Amino acid sequence: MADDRVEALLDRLRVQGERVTTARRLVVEALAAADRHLTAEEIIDRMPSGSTHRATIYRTLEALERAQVIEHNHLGHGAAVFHLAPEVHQHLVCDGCGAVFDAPASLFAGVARSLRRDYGFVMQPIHFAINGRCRDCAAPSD
Amino acid sequence: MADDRVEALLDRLRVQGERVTTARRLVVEALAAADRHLTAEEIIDRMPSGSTHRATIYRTLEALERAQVIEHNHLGHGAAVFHLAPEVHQHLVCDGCGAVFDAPASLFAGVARSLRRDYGFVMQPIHFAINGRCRDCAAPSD
DNA sequence: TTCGATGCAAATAGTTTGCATTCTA
DNA sequence: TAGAATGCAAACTATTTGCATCGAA
Repeated sequence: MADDRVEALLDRLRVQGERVTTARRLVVEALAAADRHLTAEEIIDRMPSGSTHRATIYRTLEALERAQVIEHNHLGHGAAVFHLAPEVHQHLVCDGCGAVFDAPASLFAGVARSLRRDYGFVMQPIHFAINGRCRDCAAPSD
Repeated sequence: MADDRVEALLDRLRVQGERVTTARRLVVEALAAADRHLTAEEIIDRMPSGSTHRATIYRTLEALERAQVIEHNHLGHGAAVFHLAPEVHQHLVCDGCGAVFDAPASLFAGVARSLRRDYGFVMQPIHFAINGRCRDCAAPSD
């Protein structure tokens, strides 16, 4: 069950000497239960009402990221989105309809190699989205 | 001279029926004079003191982008950066020292092809930065 | 029991908006 | 001179910080 996954992730905190608190558990559970990436605001909305302060959510997200339990990305101009680690993938955001697609990070292997060879630049698992137009929005409107 | 470039860019406003105002001219001149991309704040700093209000700068940047005179990108968590169009290039940001490098957009031709073929996703000239570590920061510290 | 985590309040950065006024075309 | 652009004030979104209190280990 999903509980196992949550426990495994919380263990990452423990082995690093980080404390496992109610807030941290709730945030990880919210992300585990979500079928998509969530903004800090959306995570707050998923807490038992009034249980966790906004500032705490942000500090919790910071701690979870430090412990590599979660990751965050930027899909657009607004808030960052968070998801459980370690799904390394690239986000594709459609400028037309706003849909978000995931693509395997391996797609960038060639680029990563070129960047390293030509610029000495070591590319990280991708933090910002690639934007463009999805199949439907790219199709000529009829 | 650079003046020609500024005039050519302002013409793009004219042909689109957009007005050429003092604020718009000043912003384009500031970007033309800059040797790097500038944030809105940095552009404000380059205006003759007190000549242009912050809100006007933002609205001006919006208008200039609409007219394809400028473009903006996101290099990190902070403010967006603006530069004159149409230099289509990819930004590489070093997580170590924060340095920003430009790489030709052609680097992404292969990825763009794959995305289109496999996902029907038409990639746009890149709006968000790729992060990683530059040659110096990637080298093992001695 | 102790130090890290939390709650609260307040500040901050970056940007946007409503409305009266000014200026370009 | 009409409608778009500007200035100003104020709001807004996303996030961070200082400090007193609470709670996990």
